Amino acid sequence: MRIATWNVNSLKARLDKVMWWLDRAKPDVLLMQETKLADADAPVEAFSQAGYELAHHGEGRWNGVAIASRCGIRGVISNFGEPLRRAQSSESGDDEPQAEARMLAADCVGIRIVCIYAPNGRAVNSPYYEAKLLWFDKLARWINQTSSPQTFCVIGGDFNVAPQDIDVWDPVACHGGTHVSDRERRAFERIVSVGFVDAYRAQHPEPGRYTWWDYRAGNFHKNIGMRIDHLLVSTPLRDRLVWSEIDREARKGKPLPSDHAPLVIDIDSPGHPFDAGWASAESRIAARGR
DNA sequence: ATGCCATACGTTGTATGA
Repeated sequence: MRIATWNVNSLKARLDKVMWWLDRAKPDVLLMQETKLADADAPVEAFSQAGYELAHHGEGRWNGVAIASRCGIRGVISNFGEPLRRAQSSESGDDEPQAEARMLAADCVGIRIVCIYAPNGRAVNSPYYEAKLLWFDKLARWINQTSSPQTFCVIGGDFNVAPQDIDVWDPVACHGGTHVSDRERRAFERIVSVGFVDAYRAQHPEPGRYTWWDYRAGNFHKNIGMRIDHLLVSTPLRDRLVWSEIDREARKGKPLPSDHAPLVIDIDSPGHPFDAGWASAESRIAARGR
């Protein structure tokens, strides 16, 4: 079984690219973030043509999460099971993330899939940063309440946290910014410590592997990036994890790419014949980056 | 080489991203 996550940076703008990638990677389940669509505008038909059911949770202009599955979608829950409500006040920003479409869960062939798009945080110690940490508290509580360590569960998406220094291009340059602060890293580890494994890191100990690169200044081709998108697998799935990769090809070329690349894991068996090609391409990139 | 920002909303600019 192949599960992938991808911050698509607008599913409307990226639809052709996403369709291309579904054919390329053939994931059984794809978690998407930043669809930037209202539910009424979700491209259900395009996914159906490609053989996928689509569950979408969005507000419109910002955020938005979705799960596409070609092996069924049941038990869909959005926004931690609460109604999506607008914030009472946007003065502080503190309560904004609770009103934003950042969480969607569904059952796909016996695996609980949780798709998340964590708040950005903007600047350390800003109200948005505090709100980001509160959002992680909410996620941790929800995970604790709704799953046990023995369930088959994958929590994936854009966490907007680089868990360790090896997950950023330059820890010194990043120091003091969001995504790398101690409190954000503790929030990430708290989720993991419930009984999950960072699937990519479990397969790849090496530094220099990222899922996001700024559009500006040629950062992608200089490999100036961060590993902030993750797939966390529950303990019962850990030993069934056979392969994981970040598909840099999807960050290139035309039509215009997202600033994030898809992250892929295979459970039980490797997915597709061209996996060997991915592996060799990644080896060349890693060699050049060091 | 994969190349110097892109998205939505809206209108000649603003908010957001990480």
